[in-house]
Amino acid sequence: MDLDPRYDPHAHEDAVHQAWMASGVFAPAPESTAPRYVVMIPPPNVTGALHMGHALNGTIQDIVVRFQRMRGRDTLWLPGTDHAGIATQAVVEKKLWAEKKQTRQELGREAFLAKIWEWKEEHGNKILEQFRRLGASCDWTRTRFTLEPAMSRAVREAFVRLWEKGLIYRGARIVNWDCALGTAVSDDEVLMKPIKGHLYYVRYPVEGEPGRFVTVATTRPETMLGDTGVAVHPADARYRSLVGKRCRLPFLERSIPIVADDTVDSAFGTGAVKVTPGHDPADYERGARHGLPIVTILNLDGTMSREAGEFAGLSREEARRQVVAGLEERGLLEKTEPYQHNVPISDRSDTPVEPLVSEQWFVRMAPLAGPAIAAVRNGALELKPARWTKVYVDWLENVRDWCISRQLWWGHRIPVWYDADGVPVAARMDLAIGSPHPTTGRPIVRQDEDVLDTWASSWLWPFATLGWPDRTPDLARFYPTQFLSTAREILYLWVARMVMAGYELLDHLPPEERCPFSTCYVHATVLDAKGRRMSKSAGNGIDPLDMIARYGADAVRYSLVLLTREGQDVKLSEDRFEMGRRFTNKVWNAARFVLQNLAGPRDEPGGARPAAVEDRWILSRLSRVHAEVTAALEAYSFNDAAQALYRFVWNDFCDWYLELAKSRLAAGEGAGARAARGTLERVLDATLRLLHPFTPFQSEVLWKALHAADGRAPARMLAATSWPAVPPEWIDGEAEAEIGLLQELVGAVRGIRALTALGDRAPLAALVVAPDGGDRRVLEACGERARALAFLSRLEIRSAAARPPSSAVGVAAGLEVFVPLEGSVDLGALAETLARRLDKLEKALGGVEAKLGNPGFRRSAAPEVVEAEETRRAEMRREQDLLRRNLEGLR
RNA sequence: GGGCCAUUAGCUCAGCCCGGUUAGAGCGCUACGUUGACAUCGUAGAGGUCAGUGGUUCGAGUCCACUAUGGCCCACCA
Repeated sequence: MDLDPRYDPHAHEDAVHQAWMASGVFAPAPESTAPRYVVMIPPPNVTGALHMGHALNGTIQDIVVRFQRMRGRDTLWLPGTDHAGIATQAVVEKKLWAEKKQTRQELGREAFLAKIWEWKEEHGNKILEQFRRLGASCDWTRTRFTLEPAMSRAVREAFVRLWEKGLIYRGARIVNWDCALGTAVSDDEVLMKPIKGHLYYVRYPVEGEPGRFVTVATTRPETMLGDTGVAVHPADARYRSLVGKRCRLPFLERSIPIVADDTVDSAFGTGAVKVTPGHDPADYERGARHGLPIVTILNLDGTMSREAGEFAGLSREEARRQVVAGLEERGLLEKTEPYQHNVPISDRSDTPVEPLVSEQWFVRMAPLAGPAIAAVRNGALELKPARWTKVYVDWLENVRDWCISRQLWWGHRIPVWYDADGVPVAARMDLAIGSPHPTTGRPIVRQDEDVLDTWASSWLWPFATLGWPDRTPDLARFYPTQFLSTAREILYLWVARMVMAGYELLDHLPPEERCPFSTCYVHATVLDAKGRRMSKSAGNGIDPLDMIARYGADAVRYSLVLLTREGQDVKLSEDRFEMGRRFTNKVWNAARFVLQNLAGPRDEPGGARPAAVEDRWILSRLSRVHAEVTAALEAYSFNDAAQALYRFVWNDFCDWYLELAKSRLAAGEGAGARAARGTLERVLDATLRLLHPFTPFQSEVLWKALHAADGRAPARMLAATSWPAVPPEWIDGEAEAEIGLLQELVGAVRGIRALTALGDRAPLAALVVAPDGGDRRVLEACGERARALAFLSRLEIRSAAARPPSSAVGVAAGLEVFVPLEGSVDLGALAETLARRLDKLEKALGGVEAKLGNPGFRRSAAPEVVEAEETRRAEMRREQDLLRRNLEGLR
């Protein structure tokens, strides 16, 4: 198989993907009894398109899954999508309006839902397709959707169980009302955004005391129409005489009490606060404490209600203007000052939410939180990075009840039916209209119109996808899972709730097997080059599919992993992907070189370890990198693993080993060439396997090419191949020391040559002299490698007798390296450089001397550390001496 | 108001858990070389008071405290 000199990912990715699909390697083996490794994909919204966060998360999961699969685990990565109630309904509603100028109400519930399903069938697979292009090795035959019938059964079962335990209740509570979408949203779907507004000081006349006022400060004067009280702090001397009295609400002329409440901050505004229980969460609680009535002054579409009297029907903004004008007219507006405050904004519609009281369904969360907290305390669940544990526990310890009803159509309809008296009952199976109510016996008249929050299905994801509530073989085999990788913003919305659901609902399992995953990895947030969050609305996103088109999926994956530290945000710009592209190209060419040189007799890969030092060296390095990558992947330190591989492939294998092998390969048929070929094959084989979790497409192509060239290995997919076994015994300190010496010598000689600016014009020679005076030892140590050395640097190694009269001196590994100064050398520049080096060296030497002269150091430091420092000092002194002599010679 | 994270080369970031080589990498820049695996690659170089202050220690980029700056998360200041 001929390989192009430049890696072209697009020439291969599709074919590799097809081959994977055809082979079924991603599905767990039917009869496997190996320990399992299961990952549930965080289901992306069906309406979504792959963004960088997905790409990063997908890459991380795929690395883990491929690694575990290669290690022989019974591996399942289950994919799927989330029906995303609000988002999806909004998309189809918008489309309906754009195309037919119809609203969903005009179309009717049934027909509208049919439209959404139609849309889902047509567009809902897009994002999973994009995950495939990234190389995600999911078992696509098990793809799930949160609104499919099997999930509905699970959702119902969960609902009814919680209902039966009394954990679900309906109540009039203050909720976040999204006026744009016409539904309640949960606290976790609301963001606080600072908005520049005003603080209005409004006078309320005190009843029975003409001319006396109590002044309250508010940012939302229109809500005064819903006021049912005024509160002051009980210890506030200014108002003590007013507590218990009443004042008169302007416009509506309602009589409202003045109460004392210690949540009031005397230092803010006037120290008196209007209480609007119907439209402010804090006031709702204050109102409840003092028995104040709730007045709702808004309709569900955000306009003022009948309760607003003369302002009824106005928009909120217009009502504010008119209320302020009215107050001014009556002389009740004391003053207005500019004020910046936080306004709750719906994350779903990006419009301000209106806190208002409405009837919703809630789940009591406190009883569910306990086991979820215990899970991280007893080690059943580990969050990575660990600092998220505190965030997670804090949320659970202060968890508030979850508003689970949504006034939408697209979602799991709430399985509650009512009789004519409005007595609700939850049921696993639909109750027909007219059938008897299970508890009251009266006929059922209707089902609840609302649907459940999307998260009320996704919190069941880790087990509902496996068939729960049925005790299916899949559930027994794959639950609980091992790894969950997720974005931090859904730690509460999703992760914590899944843990709660696992402990609450999987009661057929012993408690220690209920936690839905044992490791939760919170991945980095992807930011743009300026450190801002990537978002569609800001237009600063980088489309991963564009990057895949330009650089290839493997390059995108590798770049992401190289850039991402655990839990540390990553700033991304397009040019960052160049790194991955260059690396994949380097791997490609290294493999290409190996394949071009594999023809001819070679040592068996399974045979004895080669004798030549460079072979032993690269196998030693391979053994180290194998251990490093394996340990890093086990610890989910993806970046460490990727870095280690990068350095090994580039700096060890390509820069040194391939160069050292060239001279032996050029020699043709001898033992050296045979050993070199055997080692090349061995190292490439293992390297491709180590790379596979990171760069699955390319490694698969090269693996196939290697085995075609090799002719004796079975044609197996790399994705189905085992993690390489590289024994730790291959680590060879002697070989590493010797090649290390060679590297230093070559580096030093080249360095001197570069700084003398001799270039290639003058024939060069280097002389190496050992500290004991003889050059023989070094030449012997380099042995055959002298040729390689010459090849690498076009240098000759001469014996001591041939020492040139005028030469520049350097030191490498304690050895003197002389480069004869023949030809035209800029001696001034050379002297300058040497002086600078000497200066730097002497500074460092001073540090070492000080350290060794320090009695505390000798007392406390480990003996080997002291010894190493002493060696270092000796080397530095020697170098100092040489540099001085050099300088003298030049002057 | 509470909490978390970051601050190291022109840029993007490692190193800190477990204190002890002359603080590293990639990109960019300079010089030289190679261009028969690599529209490249290699080698060398320039470039850093490790945000600041104080402390612990024989010794601090690394541990502790505080400060500054930037970012994020929670929270009922109207």
